[in-house]
Amino acid sequence: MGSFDDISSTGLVLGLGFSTTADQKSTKIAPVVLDKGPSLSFEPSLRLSLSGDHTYEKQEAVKKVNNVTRGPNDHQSVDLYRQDSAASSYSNASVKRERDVGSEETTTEVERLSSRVSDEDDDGSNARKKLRLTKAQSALLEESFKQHSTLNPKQKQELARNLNLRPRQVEVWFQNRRARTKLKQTEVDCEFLKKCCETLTEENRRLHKELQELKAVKIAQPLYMQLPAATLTMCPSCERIGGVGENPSKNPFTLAQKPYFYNSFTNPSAAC
DNA sequence: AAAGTCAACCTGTCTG
DNA sequence: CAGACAGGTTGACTTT
Repeated sequence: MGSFDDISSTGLVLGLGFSTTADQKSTKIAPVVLDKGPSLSFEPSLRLSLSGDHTYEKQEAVKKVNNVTRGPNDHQSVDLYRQDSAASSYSNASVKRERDVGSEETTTEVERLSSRVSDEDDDGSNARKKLRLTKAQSALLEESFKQHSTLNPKQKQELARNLNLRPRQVEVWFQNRRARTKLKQTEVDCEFLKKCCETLTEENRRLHKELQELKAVKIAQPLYMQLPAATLTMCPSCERIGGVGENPSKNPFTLAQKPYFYNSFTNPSAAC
């Protein structure tokens, strides 16, 4: 990470903005992200992390490859239903019953749930089995997600048909995928803010030290004390010393302007 | 066995 | 009001 002066020269502004990730260009998701300005150069973690999806996807792809390439006897239970996406119709009813039984379920709720799963429970088994999408299915879904992170009904139907899944499954996959994208972006933003905080803390420490040194110089400088008070001004905010209407370069007591980034919240003085 | 992953689900909110 | 979505949760399954 570069020095703070590197940062300050970029005019860094911390704030809420919009993500620049390609995945989110066409989405309604507007996660909290940092608007870093045009020339931010100190935040390697952000750059590395913004494309985290790819890392994630790679891991997933590897996992799925491992699953696929595993011997047929190794994980029979997995392969049995994971390829049955057309009939990936393991029952959800049992799960819902688990949750609903014992609670103050109403008849209408039960009816609603029953009707919702009635077309899925076609094998008569109530055992909840977890569907794992095949590598090809995941790849196609990801490809589709890159194009548009939300689906209209027509797209959903078509994708479901292509994938041999139910439209509801496609819908759920997209919902979960959006949620994961947002979560990752939040983590990236959190990392970025942490680094900003560390940098600012360090700069604050440095400025305090500099201030102490300046105060020591002030005390040890008799000429300074002899100057008329009206000719010197000190910004109450940043405590920089400046003359009135004079060339700063000729004033031995004027500190050179530093390219600190301007923050109207922490730097209320217009002179700064 | 604990931790992680993720499909499926529920609920509340928003929008046309 | 129906449908879409976000956010949160559950539980089957996998990985460590």
